[in-house]
Amino acid sequence: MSDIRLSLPDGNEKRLPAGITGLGIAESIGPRLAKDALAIKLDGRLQDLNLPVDQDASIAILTFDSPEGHEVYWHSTSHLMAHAVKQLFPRAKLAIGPAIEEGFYYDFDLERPFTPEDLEKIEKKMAELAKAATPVTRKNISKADALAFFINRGETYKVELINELPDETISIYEQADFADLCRGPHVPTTSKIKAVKLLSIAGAYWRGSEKNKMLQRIYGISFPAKEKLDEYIARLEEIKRRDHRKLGKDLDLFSISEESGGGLVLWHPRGALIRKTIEDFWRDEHQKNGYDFVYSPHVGRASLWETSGHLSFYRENMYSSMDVEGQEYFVKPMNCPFHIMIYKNKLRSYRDLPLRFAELGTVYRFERSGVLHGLLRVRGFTQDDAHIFVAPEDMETEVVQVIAFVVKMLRTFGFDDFKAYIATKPEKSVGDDSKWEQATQALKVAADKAGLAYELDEGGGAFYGPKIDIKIKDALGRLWQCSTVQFDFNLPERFDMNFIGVDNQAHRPYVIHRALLGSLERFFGMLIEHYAGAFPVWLAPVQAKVLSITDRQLDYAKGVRDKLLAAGIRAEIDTRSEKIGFKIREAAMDKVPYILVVGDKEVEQNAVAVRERGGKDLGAMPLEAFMTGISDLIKNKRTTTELTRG
RNA sequence: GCCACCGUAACUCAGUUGGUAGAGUAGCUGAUUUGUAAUCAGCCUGUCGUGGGUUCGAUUCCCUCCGGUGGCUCCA
Repeated sequence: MSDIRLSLPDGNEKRLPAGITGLGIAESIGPRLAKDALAIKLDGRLQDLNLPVDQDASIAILTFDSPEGHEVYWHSTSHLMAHAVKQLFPRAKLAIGPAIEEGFYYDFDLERPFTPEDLEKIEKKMAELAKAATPVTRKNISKADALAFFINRGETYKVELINELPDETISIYEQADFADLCRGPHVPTTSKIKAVKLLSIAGAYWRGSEKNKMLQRIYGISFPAKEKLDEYIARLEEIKRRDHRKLGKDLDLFSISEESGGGLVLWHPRGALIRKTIEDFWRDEHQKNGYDFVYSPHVGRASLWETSGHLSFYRENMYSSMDVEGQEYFVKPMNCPFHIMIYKNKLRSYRDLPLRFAELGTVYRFERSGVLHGLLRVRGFTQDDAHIFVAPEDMETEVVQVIAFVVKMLRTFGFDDFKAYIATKPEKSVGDDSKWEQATQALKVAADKAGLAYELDEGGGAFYGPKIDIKIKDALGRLWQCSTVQFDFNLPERFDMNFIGVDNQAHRPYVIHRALLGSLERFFGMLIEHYAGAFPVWLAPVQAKVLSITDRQLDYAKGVRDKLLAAGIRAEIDTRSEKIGFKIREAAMDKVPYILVVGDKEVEQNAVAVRERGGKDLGAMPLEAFMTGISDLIKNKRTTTELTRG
């Protein structure tokens, strides 16, 4: 048999006999690689390790250390789980079981609900099946054979899927008596699956449509090494520890009361103080960036929402109407129509543009009870909204400015890692192609100029215009969507908006919707989780807490507190007759950035003993020095608690 | 809304052949005057989410509704 030439990722070339398997190739490179190998990539196409390679190709051996490796591994684990489920619950019907971003799931149709105990049993069975090192093999069969095969097994969901496949040859994967319809690739043997944890059971509609039957979905995760799984589980615990709902309660930031209504946030004094600090900063920055502030009502006449199109396109998210002297009114789900009303209140000239109307506008949207989630998904929220009315020729300059503004704002809150998504024209849309092209291009240019890497979401735009969404990466590497900048070709038409151009003719302005933080509720929730409740000094509701050691320092401690307050530093005092360790414990649990202990020594030296958040004892320093240091951090919105001394 | 699980004191949670409830924390009172993450003692705390059913008797078993959690769909 003749040799084939394989080029490796490192640029080297290897000659091997044609027909060698992917595993064989991996072995020829090294035993370690062969052990870690999950699949092989041939000219960019993934293939099973136990299949032959017949032609010259550029190859790469896929291991767990890549997103594609994760996918193969998790997908194979989902098969293993389905295998185990079929053994334990032969009546369960298979639906689908893909790999997802973190782990995998498989949907089953089974009369009796799965219980947490079932998960343990399934995990055990999976370990058994993995240990048995059953080979996983691919079989290509005709569509007719595949149909017969799955009909015979009573796998009606698979039959439905096969019927919709265009190909005449169908691939199925088998491991022992288990078989699944699958494109592959898969690991060559079940023994590759080492450490598995089944995480949760959830309902999921067949094919995601609520018209279909509700199936049972089991989520899980797996890793080639137990340590990796342990790390993952530790991460889940960390996520739980940072949960903004828990921290919101512990730190007394906000609550949501059953009595006043789900999805409606009650901001407690400390949370409200943080919000106010964010808002003050937000307003200052908007003023500097040429925005005008506006305020608009919470309700508006039906005719307004008819003109805007909300009643035809957004009604399912709006609360039912109220009757005002025979006129129908609606609570606002968005601010834009009001801002447009302000624009239209007088004739605008090209000299007025761009006009930037900004409002912390509270909107209400109907969300189904099942989707509400702490601060992240609510029914009433305040958008840091603005609408920019701009002449077409200035659009690009404007977008560049907006994106730069977004980035600056987010960086101040301590986020440096962003991911941008530009969504382009969907199938159903308004506005001609040239407009879309121009606006999409402007978004790309703006992202480039701001140094933002972006991905294109082809066809993902709203029907009224393209948009860019910016996601923030938090301390745990999770992505959160906050900022959005959207073009709107629809509203200017609907409201017949105009401005008078240099040519003394009426022209249509562009409307750009934009939110930097998204909603104050969601942003706050995200901030809580990002900082695990330990906010930067400028945001912390209490910035310094003065603790007296005995009653002898009472007056001095009060004096310190008053001086701090006078300097604009949010300070509190604890003069209870408790031991210092106790008071420190409480202040530390409140995540106060600085604890100032005052005893006889400090009184004598006009000093404070500073304990930084995290437990670092800085010892005694003159009160003035502390105040200078903390004021500097606050003024510059630093995210560190490290005082610059001197 | 749908599926699963859950709902006991302000908070975290115990409470099995069905006999009207308990711990820690917090709170309050008092003692203690304390040097870097829990001083001690005493006191208080409940329509056992709601409504109904079964039963002599229900926190416990059954049903309804409300709310929460994890998902599905959607999204700031």
